[in-house]
Amino acid sequence: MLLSMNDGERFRLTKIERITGERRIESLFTQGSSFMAYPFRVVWQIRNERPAASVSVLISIPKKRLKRAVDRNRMKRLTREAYRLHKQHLSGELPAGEGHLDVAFIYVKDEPSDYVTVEKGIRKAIRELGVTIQTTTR
RNA sequence: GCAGCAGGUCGGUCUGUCGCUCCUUUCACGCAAAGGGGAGGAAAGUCCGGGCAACGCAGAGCGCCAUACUUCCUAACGGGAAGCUGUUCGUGAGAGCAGAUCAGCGUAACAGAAAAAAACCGCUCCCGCUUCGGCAGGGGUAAGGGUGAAAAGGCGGGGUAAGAGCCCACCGGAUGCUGCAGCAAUGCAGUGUGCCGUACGCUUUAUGGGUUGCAAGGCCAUGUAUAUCGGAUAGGUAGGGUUGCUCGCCCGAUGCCGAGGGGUAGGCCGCUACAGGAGGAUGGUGACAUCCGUCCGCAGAUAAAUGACAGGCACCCCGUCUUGUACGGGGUACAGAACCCGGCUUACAGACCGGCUGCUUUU
RNA sequence: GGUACCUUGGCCGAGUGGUUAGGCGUCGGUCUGCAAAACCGUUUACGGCGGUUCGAAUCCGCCAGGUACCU
Repeated sequence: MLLSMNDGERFRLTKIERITGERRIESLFTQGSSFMAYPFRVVWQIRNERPAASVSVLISIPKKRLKRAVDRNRMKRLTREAYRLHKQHLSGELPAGEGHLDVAFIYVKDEPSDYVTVEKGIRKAIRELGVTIQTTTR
């Protein structure tokens, strides 16, 4: 997996690929579709305007489920790391040229998990998201 | 050696690969490259105190909140240091709590005669009656009346009709004066006053407190309100402002016409360099202060960076045996900055430092 | 990030230092052929840990959980 470095698609994840702004988040949660990929709930939406990145992501760890800031920070970092290492599978599924994808990963477990669990959840989520987009866009 | 008391310090580290964010430099200006910085002792709770910012502020009275032994430290504090007195706990090292007040007021369930004032039972005197057992009336008492968390300082003597600090000796406390020690709280000595229950609250005295908090507040572009100003309209009225109230003071109407340009979402500033840290010297019992031809530059994110994976080292625990510089397995806390500081409180695996106490052993 | 407040049985809710009201509900009984209604009885509480006090749901600290506002 480490040898895909040289084809231009590196495992990076910068600020541009994150969803910011109240209106955009509001639109995602009110009009987007969702499914479960334990320990995550995935919310996604295809938008018509085209910002810098083709896929934007939002990771949410609810304070209601994890009381301590340390746990929330760690789960967010693990989730981000897993997404960073697997996101190129998702951009391959996207129909080129038209619109872009907003995705939110919401942690729904009541206690922190280890990296293996998070990675499994993210891989499952990305696989399922790819299949769903393929079927809806045709 | 074991158990403990109070205080202080630290709280993993190295390598590789892949990342995140900020700053600087370079360039072919981008999702680039290079170099450098990147969580804590509590960053936490938001319990105090300040800085900073905006708004407010003629004056007077009342109210509200906080603090309360002494001296000192400090920018300030409800914090800290050193000490004083009492009390509770502990064998002890020590720890917790309390400590303005001359005067006044309230409360103290149940029990108990009574919760501080009197009354009641009882004791006792006088007078009258008497069936000589007592009874009625008028006084004097607080020694006894065993309950309670708490009962009118304790004990002995004198005194008396009976009694009582009513008087006296001794003891315990309170308080005034004098002397000595101390900056002081206070201590010691002498002397005067018979002044003598406890707890809590109200009250009172002194000191401090304007309100709101960086989501404060300012700017930009987009955009356009019942802010505000002027005109006509009329009564200094309704009402509003003035920290919670009162006085006082100030402003002052819907609707119409014209001018005018607020907030939300977005971006930028505020935003990280100062009561700064390390080291040394001097002064001080100490908190701390002063000084330096000294060294360091030490997070600034904004749907919110400071991470992930792999391997080693260090420390601890368990197991195995070939008892070792072995092998295998497991563990390494509490916890994540959001304007910044000083404290307090709470959470915390483990390690270290010197001091003190009790018990025990040896000499 | 900041500010204000709340916590009493299964639920609602009173209680300003002296044995925690009341209502709804649960369960049992009376009544009834059986049930409902009615009546009688019964069960279950002061968020946790300390302190002050003779005595704390109440007063004072610390902690936990929850709510609202700046939005």
